[in-house]
Amino acid sequence: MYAQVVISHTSRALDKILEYKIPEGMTVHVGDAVMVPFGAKNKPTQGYVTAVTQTADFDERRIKSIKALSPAGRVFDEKMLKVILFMRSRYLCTYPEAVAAVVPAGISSKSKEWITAAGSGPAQAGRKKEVFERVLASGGTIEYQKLINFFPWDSSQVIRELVKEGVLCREYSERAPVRKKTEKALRLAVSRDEALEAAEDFRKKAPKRARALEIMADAGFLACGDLKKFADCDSSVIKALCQKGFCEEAVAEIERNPNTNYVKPDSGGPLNLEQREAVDTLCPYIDEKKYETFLLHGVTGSGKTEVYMHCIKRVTDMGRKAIVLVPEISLTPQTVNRFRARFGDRIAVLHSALSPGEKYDQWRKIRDGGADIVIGARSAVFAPFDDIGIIVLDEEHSDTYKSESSPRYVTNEIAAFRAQQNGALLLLGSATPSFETYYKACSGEIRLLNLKQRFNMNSMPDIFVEDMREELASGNKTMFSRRLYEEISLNLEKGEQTILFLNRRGYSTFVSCRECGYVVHCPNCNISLTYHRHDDTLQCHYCGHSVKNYTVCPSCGSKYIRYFGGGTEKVESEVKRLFPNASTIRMDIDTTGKKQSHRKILERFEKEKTDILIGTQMVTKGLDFENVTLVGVISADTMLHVDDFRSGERTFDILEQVTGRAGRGEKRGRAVIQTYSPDHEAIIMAAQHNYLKYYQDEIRMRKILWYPPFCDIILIGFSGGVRQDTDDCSKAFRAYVGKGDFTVLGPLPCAVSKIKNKYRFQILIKCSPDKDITDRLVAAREKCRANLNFEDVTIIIDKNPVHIH
DNA sequence: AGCACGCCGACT
DNA sequence: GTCGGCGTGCTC
Repeated sequence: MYAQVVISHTSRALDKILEYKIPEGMTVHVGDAVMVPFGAKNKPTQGYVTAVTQTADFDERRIKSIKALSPAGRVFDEKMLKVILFMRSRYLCTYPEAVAAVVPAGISSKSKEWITAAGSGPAQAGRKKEVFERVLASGGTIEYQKLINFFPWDSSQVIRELVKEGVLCREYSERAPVRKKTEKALRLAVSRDEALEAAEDFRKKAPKRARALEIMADAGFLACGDLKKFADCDSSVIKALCQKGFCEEAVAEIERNPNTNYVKPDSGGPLNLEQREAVDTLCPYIDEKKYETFLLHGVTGSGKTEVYMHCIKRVTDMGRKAIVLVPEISLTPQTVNRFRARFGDRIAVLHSALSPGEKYDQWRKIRDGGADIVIGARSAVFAPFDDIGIIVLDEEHSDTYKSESSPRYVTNEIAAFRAQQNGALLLLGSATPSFETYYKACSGEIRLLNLKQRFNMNSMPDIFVEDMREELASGNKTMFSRRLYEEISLNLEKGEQTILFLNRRGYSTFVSCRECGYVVHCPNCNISLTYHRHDDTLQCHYCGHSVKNYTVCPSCGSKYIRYFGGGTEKVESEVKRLFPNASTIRMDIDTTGKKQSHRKILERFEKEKTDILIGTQMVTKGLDFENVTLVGVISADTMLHVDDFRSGERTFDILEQVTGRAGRGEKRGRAVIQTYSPDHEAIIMAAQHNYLKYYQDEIRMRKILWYPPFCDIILIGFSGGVRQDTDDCSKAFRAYVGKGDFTVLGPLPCAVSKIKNKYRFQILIKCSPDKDITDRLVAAREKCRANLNFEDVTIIIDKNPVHIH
């Protein structure tokens, strides 16, 4: 018997399925993780079985055998294998890349190679002797890579010969991948009553022991760490309890559960009429296990989540599984706790802030039947369930659902694929659906459900659009319009809270010299640096490059270095200047860098009733604070004038989201939108909360200009260290693609033409959705790769890119 | 990617 | 002759 195996390998060149012999007595299934020898040195490598066959195509004499089953066990089933193959063909990635997307990170064991001295060593001086001496010098055993790196010349050949001569030995040691985690625990060794009695005896002389024993009597089994916390004691108390025979030490296998805090169960309130209707429409599809896609279009606060939860309940009652996908940013404890309150511990949570160990634990919990519901960001769409009843894609339009590294999958498509496989309901929810999705709903390809009322019956906030050109004309040089200034003052008086939104972090957008006009650029990227005041540095937001701020112009030596434009830091300092008594808190990547700090900021904002929260994109999603009655958008234009056909749609979406933060409680909310383009459709329509009208206008334009959903867009990106080669490669690719039923734009330099010292060019292809030009693209890519001049150039093919610049 | 093989120039 | 540098092609 033979197995077809995909190797866990990071090379684009190895896009192959390899065949291995299955040794006598070993049984393997599709999806099993196996250890196989690979390459000339038979390096132990993790692979994944994609098929088991009677015969092999590969040369019988050269075929190798599987070494062992990997402890990871079975990591995917036949259905998931189809997902893997679908991804490879649709997103043009390699087999290993496609497999890596569905298996948890850190599951593959990495092996290290070690070199050990065995014989007496070479007699005469020379390179062989040098290498041998080096091995002896490190105690007779050294890591292969360290040995190689020690010499400035290539020592691999010499090492090989020494191994052949038997002077050196090479072997691999497998470093275990992330494993189960255990911790010390205590088990009560006597009966509950005995323990309580003993606790009474301790009470006077040793109150800590008494308290600890009491807790143990109740718990029976508890992790030492927890006991220390609850009883406020240290390990001496634990030791004493064990010595006196009340407790004994034990080992607990702990799930690295990132959410261990207690939440009060909540069975949910009654549904309103609209929600009821939505649930009633959806249930028959769930009951009949029929694949169908619905778009749940509901304004912010209309209670979409409640509809999700009712459907999920229905699914889990049938014994089937549910996947809930949310944008990373809204995967806050608030959201997760709402689900935990309803569904208890049968929930697994997957998101990027988890450590590999935590991810692995959650993944295992899902695979081994410990969870019915998965809630997570993009990659949770690969949750290893085998009987899915529903997949919910909340905030369906969010661009975080597009993977930005290979495989560049669109979560929506994977969700549809899996829903179809499982006979599951695919439920897309959004207040501002992407126009592509809404178009499908209008054309009947998917079904549409509306939630028009805000759940607590309060209305969307009043919106004021302020023309910043007028402000400037009437002498207002601050970044706040008179209206916004007054509204903030009013809120401060009333003790109500305000959120200020700006889509840019840092202090300034660029730094320039008034004398000579010099603008400070990043040395690695073709982009100007942003001034960050808190540490007085200039930073590049693309590569992270950071320099100490200049006091004189590096070009002409003038002192007149000035900052232009504003980011969140600037807004904060302006607020402090204009409203010296207001308390402020800032939320952007710079202040939320550490794990949990995102949550802490929001907790502080709520508990301490901070007057003003200043933030980027991350304040737009899911925040639900009763006392926030005012939202100010400092500049709505930053997203509007990006050269991307979706910029209007995105502006509308963000304005709708952020203004929706105001007036979630009893009090009516207000929102002030500041702009230099008050006549732009997206802004006018957002001010009226008129999604439908804006959609209709925009979709007409899309049709005329031939943009999605009327065509498919494929972006081909080129990046390389040599500008000329990269440019040539893009032109060659263009020539190879040739002519056909499609439009080719470019190649052109990208908007940011250099990032991290790589020059960037791109080609944009528009083609009919019913025409598939994948083969042409793959052929063109292969031809470019075959050309040695383009060795250094990376080519990325991205179908349905979210950003086209 | 990482490694082996093999071809070719420089030096013993 | 022989050492070592680099181009080429394969991994089952």
